[in-house]
Amino acid sequence: MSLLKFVAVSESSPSLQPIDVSLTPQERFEEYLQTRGLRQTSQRKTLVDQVFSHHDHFDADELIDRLPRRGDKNYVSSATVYRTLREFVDAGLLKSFQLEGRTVYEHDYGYPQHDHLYCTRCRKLFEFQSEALTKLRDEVGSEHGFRIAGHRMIIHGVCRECSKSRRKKRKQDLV
Amino acid sequence: MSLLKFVAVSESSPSLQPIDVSLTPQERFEEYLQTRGLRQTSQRKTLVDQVFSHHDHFDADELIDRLPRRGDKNYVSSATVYRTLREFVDAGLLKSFQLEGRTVYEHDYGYPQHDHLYCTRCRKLFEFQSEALTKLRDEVGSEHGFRIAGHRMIIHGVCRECSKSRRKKRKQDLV
DNA sequence: TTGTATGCAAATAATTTGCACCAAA
DNA sequence: TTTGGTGCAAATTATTTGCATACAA
Repeated sequence: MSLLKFVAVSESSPSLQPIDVSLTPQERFEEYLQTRGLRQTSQRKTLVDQVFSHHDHFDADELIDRLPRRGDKNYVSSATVYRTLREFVDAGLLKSFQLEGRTVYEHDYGYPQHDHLYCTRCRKLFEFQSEALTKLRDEVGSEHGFRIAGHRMIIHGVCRECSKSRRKKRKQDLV
Repeated sequence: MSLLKFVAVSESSPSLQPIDVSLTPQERFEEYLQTRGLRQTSQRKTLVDQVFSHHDHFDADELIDRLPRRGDKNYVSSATVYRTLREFVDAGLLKSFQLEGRTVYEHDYGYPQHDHLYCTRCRKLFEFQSEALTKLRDEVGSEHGFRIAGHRMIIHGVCRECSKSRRKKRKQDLV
């Protein structure tokens, strides 16, 4: 079994380096299903393929928008989308978290641990890695006698691009 | 105007030290209402009093449970509870964040900036302060050209108490 | 065959909103 | 008086669930 790199293509800002993994997400999910006596269905295939076709953050609604419509080939009902997203999380393929009320999903399998910067203007999520943060988290945890399972850190603010366009807009407003 | 300490009583674990503030939350809210031409009503009074009667984390439902029932004196409809909680956040009295789907509120006015440890077993939130975390956040932000507005960090794990009782339970299970 | 998976529609759950009536200022 | 506030019930939104049917193993 060859070690292959699962390439997560990111159309927007360059994200973090993918991790070498021995299975594609598709293969990993098949493995997950088999070990639990669950079935491989066309719907699950459609969803794995769509979700791992590119690297970004999304919610259930956005995913449904990208899938074939009712009546079209490979249509998947939204009930199944919700059910399958939960399976992806259970299988360790995806992580989910809450942001402004909505449930956001992102790749976990084949992707390094990281945290987020959230631009409240354009609502984009940016990723960053910080060993210092993890270390700090571990220290805080042991100070409080916590057995740590993980953490979630989101920095809120306005991104570089939005700061620029805001400045531009202001100048224009004066004209 | 005397400088007074708004004492946030915590029944459970000792929390952080309250900050000296010149107005009580009640007074602060009155000020907020007046500067916007909004009115002081019995419902708003009931809610400020209840919310700041002790220091803890709560959601809308828990707050409603602690208030008088329909038909009783000082009853407040849940629509008004939701509307007022949003005002408290706008007024800077409360902060809110999402945790496992629910919207959690906590004191902000008269209370220092802090982050949370969340025990996934007993579902309690513990608070901690870390200057290093804020510093790290600022560094990450400026590296990415972010104008930072704030952050939210939650460490997930199992607290000391729950780790103990888990051990106990296991021993008992063997009897 | 046999039990899991799916689609559909109904059920939930947490909020929000429209509107007639109430009440601060 | 005048305009914002409240309660109630209906509307929303996101998600889950019951159930009859379809299909993978």
